[in-house]
Amino acid sequence: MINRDSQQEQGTAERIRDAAAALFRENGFNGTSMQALATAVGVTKSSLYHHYPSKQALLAAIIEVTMSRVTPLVREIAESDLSASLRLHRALELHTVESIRERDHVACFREESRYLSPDFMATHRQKRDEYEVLFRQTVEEGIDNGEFLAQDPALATMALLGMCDSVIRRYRPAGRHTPDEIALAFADTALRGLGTPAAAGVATGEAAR
Amino acid sequence: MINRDSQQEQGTAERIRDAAAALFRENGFNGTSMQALATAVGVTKSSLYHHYPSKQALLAAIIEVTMSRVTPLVREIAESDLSASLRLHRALELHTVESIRERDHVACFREESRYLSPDFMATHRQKRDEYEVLFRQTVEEGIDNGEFLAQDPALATMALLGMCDSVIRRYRPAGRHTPDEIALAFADTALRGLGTPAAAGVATGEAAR
DNA sequence: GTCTATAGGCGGATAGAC
DNA sequence: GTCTATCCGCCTATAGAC
Repeated sequence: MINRDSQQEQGTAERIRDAAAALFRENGFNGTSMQALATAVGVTKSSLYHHYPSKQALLAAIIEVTMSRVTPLVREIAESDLSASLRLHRALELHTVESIRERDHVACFREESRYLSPDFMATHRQKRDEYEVLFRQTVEEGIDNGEFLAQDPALATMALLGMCDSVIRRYRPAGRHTPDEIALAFADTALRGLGTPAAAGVATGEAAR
Repeated sequence: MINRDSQQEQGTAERIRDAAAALFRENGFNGTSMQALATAVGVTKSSLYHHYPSKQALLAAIIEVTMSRVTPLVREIAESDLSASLRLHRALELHTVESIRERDHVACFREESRYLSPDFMATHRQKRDEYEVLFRQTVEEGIDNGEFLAQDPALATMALLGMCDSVIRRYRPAGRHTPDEIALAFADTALRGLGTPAAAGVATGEAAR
């Protein structure tokens, strides 16, 4: 689980994407100029346009790459044979830990995607909905089979994802907790938040380990 | 509690602020030009500079006005004599309902404040911390007196505020729920998320009414 | 695949008349 | 308090040499 061994030999397109993600997160999409990006990468502005046809396409690529990596991982959990509580707990834990570790890219997804032009936006919205429905379905299942309290599943899913997404801005590397600890605490809080009609300590992180 | 009767006779400075808040939320601070704002208000660019010395100062004013209105309301709840559970529940409910009703202004506070220049930012950070500490202290108190499970109060507060803040982007006026319903559901979820060592249904929204 | 040079427009902000 | 006119810099993007 070491962070990408192949970083030593990273293509220019990838280096541009990573630098752009960091700058977009830090200064916003509209607050980042192609000149500033070029300087950060160590090339000229023109070179950027050799790898990406436009600033918009670059943002779309950043979002697409991370979505394509994480969605299958969440899908595998969501479609496994575990209880809804356990699946949701693990999916939220994964979601949160990825949001911290890859927060530059995830910030582009959650905060900067709104600046995509209509054509890029259409594709993005579709993938985003595919991703979020994995969580919502699990919540619905848990409500239907009595693992969670009766409640609006859309509203509950919105609340839980919103909670976990907040780490993008609120997490500080200098803080007292590791990403894994934070993800566990958030997933525990989320599961408790859904409520368990049977008061047994079902599927808290501690019970699951 | 009707929404500002005096809206009929609103000064130009206020009209500029409201239009700017809406545009900043929709297109971002850096995605909104002073020309676009002037057009929206129905004046020329130059007139804007008669009321606000810079675009930065305008953003700072938008944030300041809403903060100054909501903070005392939360403070009153946080410093009341109720149990920590009830105080937190009511404070989160207020926070959430205001985030929905005044989402243009709150979005400027939560999402666009990062574009403030250092001097404006210093003031902003101070007021933001004063606001959030009201929630954190209540969480701490509830943990200390056994109303909530033992946990890191900073982390828990971050999670709950992050959850409630998500309505800024995820709330849709066309949805099935009123702002009050959403705020109640979120506050209930938040309180459950903190956990109650004594399993009694303490301070859920239903119990509190 | 990277560079220099430049197009062409829009950005925030100001001067000064009325 | 609102206007017209304007400054000047930076923006995305392109042309074309090496």
